[in-house]
Amino acid sequence: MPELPEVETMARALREGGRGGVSIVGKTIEHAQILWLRTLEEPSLADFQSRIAGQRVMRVGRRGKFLVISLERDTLLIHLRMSGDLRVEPSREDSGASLPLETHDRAVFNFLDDYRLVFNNPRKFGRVWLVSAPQTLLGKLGPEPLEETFTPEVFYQRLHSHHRQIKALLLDQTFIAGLGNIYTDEALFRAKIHPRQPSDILDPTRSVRLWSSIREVLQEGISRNGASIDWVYRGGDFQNTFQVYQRTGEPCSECGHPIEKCVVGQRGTHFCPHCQPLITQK
DNA sequence: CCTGAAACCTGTCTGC
DNA sequence: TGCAGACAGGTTTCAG
Repeated sequence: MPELPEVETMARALREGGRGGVSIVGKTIEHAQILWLRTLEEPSLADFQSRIAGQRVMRVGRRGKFLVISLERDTLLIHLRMSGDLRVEPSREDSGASLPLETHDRAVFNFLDDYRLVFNNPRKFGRVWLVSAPQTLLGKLGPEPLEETFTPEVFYQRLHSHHRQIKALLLDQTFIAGLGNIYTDEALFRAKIHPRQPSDILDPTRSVRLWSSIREVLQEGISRNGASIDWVYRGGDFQNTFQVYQRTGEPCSECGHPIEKCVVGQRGTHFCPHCQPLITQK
């Protein structure tokens, strides 16, 4: 479920606490449990448990949709995929009895101070890695859209080095890191670009417009603590500003034409056919 | 290189 | 009320 703004919101909560949350920075992992074995991508369960025990959390960050938890000797990477969520909570009652876990909890990181970080993941797509060289994984990702080095020129060049449907390209994490289905649809709407637009047909004007829209949508998402949709609520309210996502049939906020839904790259895609015309020639 | 389909999973919602 | 089917904020793998 989560895209860049939601993962960023979680990273900040784990790092800084706040809004009732508890920071995990400085806490030492006593032991970890994997409740659904396939949650652990790397290393083996035995290596994972012996290596992670006793390591202190030094930093919490984000790269694309990966949560990056730097430990003393290793890096813990967490990807929430479609339905993952994280929470920090006390692991015991005052009496000392351990608190029960929830139905879809898949991994638990128990700290020495009787707090725990719990990875809840109904659809079991989420994954965890404990690695010494995170760049092996993170290095495959495309640029961070909010970093200064991600300039309109860089974006234009990258767009023109492919001939692909723009939506599919934006969802490709090796092209640009962090965009998912919601923010892609919203960014394309703001830029007035059709989701099937071939990437190398975009002229400099449209390319810059898309570059700005991507950054705007992500920044707004972060400032609203992400979006809460379906049955998953974690405090964000970006969903209240959606202009096309999940608004099929409703009037476009710009022209009143009904929002349409189609499928691009196997993903439900929402757009305004009037505001977002398909341009097939330069 | 690009596209679409299937697979990995469970829960929810819609329509008959 | 019950059940089948579609669909869901993601990614990988494979065939054409």
